[in-house]
Amino acid sequence: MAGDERRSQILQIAMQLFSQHGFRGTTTREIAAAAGVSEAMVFRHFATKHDLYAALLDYKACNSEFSSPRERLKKFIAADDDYGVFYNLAIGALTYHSQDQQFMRLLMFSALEGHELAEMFFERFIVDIYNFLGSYIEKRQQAGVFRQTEPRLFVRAFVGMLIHHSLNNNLWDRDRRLLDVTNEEAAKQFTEILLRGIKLENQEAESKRNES
Amino acid sequence: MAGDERRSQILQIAMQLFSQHGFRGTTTREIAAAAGVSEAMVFRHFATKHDLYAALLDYKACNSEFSSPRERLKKFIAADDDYGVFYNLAIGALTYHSQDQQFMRLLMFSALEGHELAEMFFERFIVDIYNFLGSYIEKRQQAGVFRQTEPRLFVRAFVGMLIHHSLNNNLWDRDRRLLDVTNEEAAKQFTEILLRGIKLENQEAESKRNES
DNA sequence: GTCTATAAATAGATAGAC
DNA sequence: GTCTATCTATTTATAGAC
Repeated sequence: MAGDERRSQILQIAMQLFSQHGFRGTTTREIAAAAGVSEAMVFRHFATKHDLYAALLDYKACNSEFSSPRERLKKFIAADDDYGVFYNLAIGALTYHSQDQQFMRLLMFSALEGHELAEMFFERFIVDIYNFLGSYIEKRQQAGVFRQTEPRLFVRAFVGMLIHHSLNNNLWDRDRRLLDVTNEEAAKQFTEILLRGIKLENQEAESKRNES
Repeated sequence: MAGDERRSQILQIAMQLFSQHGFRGTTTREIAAAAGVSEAMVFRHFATKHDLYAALLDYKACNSEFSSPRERLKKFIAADDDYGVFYNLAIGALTYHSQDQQFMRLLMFSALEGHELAEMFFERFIVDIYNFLGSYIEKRQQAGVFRQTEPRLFVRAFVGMLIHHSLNNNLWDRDRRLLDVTNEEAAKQFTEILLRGIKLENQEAESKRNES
């Protein structure tokens, strides 16, 4: 097998094992065995176990289909389409989590074990989501549509529903004993809850309009 | 030091290290060193490393101040005090998570590493919460106060806000860069969002009453 | 590019003296 | 109850032949 080919094969295998057992819980021996090569081959491509892990995190961080939802939501934001913004954020996240369950485990392990992926991911995606979703909410508050409360608390609430739902589906409740719904249904209901939860009620909105 | 005393001292130290680095990431040597004794002492009290971990999980599961909120919420449930039910669930959970951050890490590691604590905890607490909160919601739906949707989706949404908020505060965003609010404020706002989100609006409730 | 063999360090666990 | 010393298996990593 050619060098690059083997390298990426080892990377794939390592990805699977690391995501399953964490860094400390995975041995280079297991990786080599699973890849069908000797340990020497693994160390030929990656000088140390840590280098292999770093390469893997880097790969995931770059090639991950989990891109910032900023672009995808642009048109809904421009149109002040509240449902569009939150529903599409939700369905995008839930779908991605379902498709790449490895990534979530990798990220959780990484966060617990204190590796850099967690921080990198946090910087690149989470901070961004809080920023742009937070400012959308702020805009809608100024338009008198959403209630006046720390916008980031609304973001926290919504992201919480999404992450926790995926964490349940992919980690604790894989057989869906607690709750068994499609991602579409979950996204729809979570969006519904959030929007009803943060919108001014009709009377409130009216009296607010009368004030000004 | 007396036998029992030493035993529980080792247990405490082990708790801290396991919660920080997981099972695989903690060595018996480190535990012994941190406890100020030889490894032989550790193995005198706990036959194997796994036994030590099991003892620790058992201890946490039994002596944990994280009790089922069922009792605590009884009176609010009986009084149909929606705000009381959800706010007190929230503040109880958030407070506990803040006080015992070890436990959350231990639980996350345990879930990822596939140890039994995760499952035990799941069985004893989570299933219970879904059951009793789910049936309260169902009761309130029948009373025409909450919207008709899978009650457990509402539970998922609310528990999601709580867990995710604590996970942020204790794991990813310890310096509160994304969001810095007190537990009381968070509990209040999450409750507000959920209740506004799942209650029938006034008009809806009225037309519903007219139907019957 | 790939392997076998092996080095060097570290892991979990035990023996036996005090 | 505690320690030192030690055993055995495993782990990361390397050397060198093909």
